[in-house]
Amino acid sequence: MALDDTRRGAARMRDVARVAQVSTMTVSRALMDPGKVSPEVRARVAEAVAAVGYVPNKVAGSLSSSRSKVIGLVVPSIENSLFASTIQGISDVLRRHDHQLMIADSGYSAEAEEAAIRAFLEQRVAGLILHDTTHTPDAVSMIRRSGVPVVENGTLTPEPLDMVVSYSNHDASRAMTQHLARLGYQRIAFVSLPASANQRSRDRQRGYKAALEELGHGFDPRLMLEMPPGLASGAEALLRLMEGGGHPDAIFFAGDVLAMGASLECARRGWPVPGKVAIAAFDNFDLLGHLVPPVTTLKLPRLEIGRRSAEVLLDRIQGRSSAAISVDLRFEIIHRGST
Amino acid sequence: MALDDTRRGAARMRDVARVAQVSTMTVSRALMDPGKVSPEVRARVAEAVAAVGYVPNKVAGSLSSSRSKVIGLVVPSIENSLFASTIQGISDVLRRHDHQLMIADSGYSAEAEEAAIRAFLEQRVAGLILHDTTHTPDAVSMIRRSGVPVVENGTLTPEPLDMVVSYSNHDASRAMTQHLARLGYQRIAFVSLPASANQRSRDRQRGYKAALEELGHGFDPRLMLEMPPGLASGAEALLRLMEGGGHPDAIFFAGDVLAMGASLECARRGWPVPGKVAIAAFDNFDLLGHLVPPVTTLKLPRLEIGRRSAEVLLDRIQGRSSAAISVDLRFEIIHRGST
DNA sequence: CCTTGAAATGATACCGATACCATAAACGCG
DNA sequence: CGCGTTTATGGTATCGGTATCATTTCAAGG
Repeated sequence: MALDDTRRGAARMRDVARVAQVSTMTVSRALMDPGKVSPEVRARVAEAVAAVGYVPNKVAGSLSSSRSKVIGLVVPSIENSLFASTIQGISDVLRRHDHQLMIADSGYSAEAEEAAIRAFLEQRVAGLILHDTTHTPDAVSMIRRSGVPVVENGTLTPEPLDMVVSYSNHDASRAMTQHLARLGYQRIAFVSLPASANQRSRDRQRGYKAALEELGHGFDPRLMLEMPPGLASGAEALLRLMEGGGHPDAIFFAGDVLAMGASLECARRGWPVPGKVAIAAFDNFDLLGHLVPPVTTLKLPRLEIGRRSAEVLLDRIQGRSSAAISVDLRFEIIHRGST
Repeated sequence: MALDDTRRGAARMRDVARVAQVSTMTVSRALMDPGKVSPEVRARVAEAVAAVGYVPNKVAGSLSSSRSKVIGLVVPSIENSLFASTIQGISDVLRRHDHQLMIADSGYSAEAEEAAIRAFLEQRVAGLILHDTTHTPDAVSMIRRSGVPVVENGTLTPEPLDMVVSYSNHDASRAMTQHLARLGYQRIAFVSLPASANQRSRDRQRGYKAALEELGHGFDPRLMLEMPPGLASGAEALLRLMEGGGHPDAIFFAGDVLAMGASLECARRGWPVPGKVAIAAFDNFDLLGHLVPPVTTLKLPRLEIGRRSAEVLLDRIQGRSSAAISVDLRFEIIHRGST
């Protein structure tokens, strides 16, 4: 196909160059680094761009420069609103820095995560953000070989791939357990998501046990439960604990919307909270503050995790840092009527 | 840089070709269309791929083939869990078809949407999914010129850019209003998000008014309110309506978590629902079914919108369809104790 | 006035794949 | 057995930009 004004399809830089009567290099400079081009030419190029409706082809640009402005993110679930704040934080920072975000969800499976990582590396992303901290060996070696910078988010893992931005699930869980003890509760039950395939849940369980030990409370297995996520699940956990032999006076629900389900179940049954049993939650959903009574919970830096992850990643990509840093963000306890 | 085994960085197809002792074309075929390559060669290539740790470069592939497997999605807000189900639906279908998802959020601004669309077109996405249905003129002309297929999601708009997959906000709103009337409520109030910049809210308001008219109920401006999103906002709307002169016996909250906020406020004040006032909601958050009393609401096909959007887009991209179709998905009313 | 160097611009190779066409070998069949 | 056809493979141009180096121009300095 020869140089031809009537060519169908998107205008190329060549077309802009012809209209502006300069070379493509000059067009490229005018767009990428306007300071390197004289004001008159810059204006001619701008005019030509508008005239032909030029939309730069970043695919060609990335190939040529072997640079990319795309970041890949893998979360366990897109639908789970817990991750939404983090994604929003990432998105905000990336937009400000003119980068794009690709998202995949792993459905909590390391194999699906590996597939997503592979797809991202095939797209030659400039960086990766992974919520999970456990990966398949193949995923790890692919990432290592690619040399792409990575941020992990899920928990402060002792053996990170590269960079970590998170809070300590262990410390948060321990802090809440201690808080409940300080309030005078003696038999503190603990409900989490299944720990088998999930480092976050394991860390939270460890934090709970660490607190009990420091407090001199013995560990009673009747007071510890693992439940699948969901509101109904929280209600069921409540009933099982109250009807089991453990006689808890407080229950710490360390995951998902379990605490909400339990609180609503108490409301349905007319059980006074904390009169019959105190309830504490892990994640700071707005709703928890509006329930009757409002629920004591942890305030976790979800949005901040997203922001900082994007920031440290961009710092690395843009050569402003090279360290395999680990950022430990803070959590707070929000004390409310339920405890 | 000459052909050199010790070259740093990712292996290229050329390296695989050398190790497998075939041409790059054969490697390309072995990976893209294995049937076209003899079994022995296919095996040699597979071995070579593993040996050099080859990760195909889709950037180069896209440039060369002028095809891309990336879909761009623009939502008003990533954090808002309403959109999360739709995103999940899109993601599920794309993953099954080996496509990638790029996400941007517009923060409810048409200008930011335009910027996101431009960025996606620069990345030469294969298709676009836009939640909003109102766009800047520049955005529209860019999309038109690019020839990229588009799906709009927000509402069944009468003048779509291309394809639409949604439900009728107007009909859903009318149906719920009629439902409340059928239950015997006489003074049905309506609360929505601000309609000024939002076609969805406008459609819902129109549906409410249409129902009133069909029912022969007069329209009382004291019974209609616009509120910003949020739980607190729902509570405030409730109080304003109950203390205003309109004396509603039912309130239909047509947006976000307003109904939840109102329901929780009733619980806090000990107001019986529906004894003092009935409450109906628009979106089917699970929580609504767990409140006391559980809240009547619409069941909207959020996940299905995502799935179908991705499907019709892929159909078009892969040449299985060419029509500018409009898919009208169904909603249902979930009748519960609050009305 | 000539030298030196910075600033502005262009020519050309190249990024890493795929498209297209050519070629060689294997195959089918009257 | 000969010839057309299919199957397997390779050579080379090309996708649309950017990197690199060369060239030109012009101002400043000795």
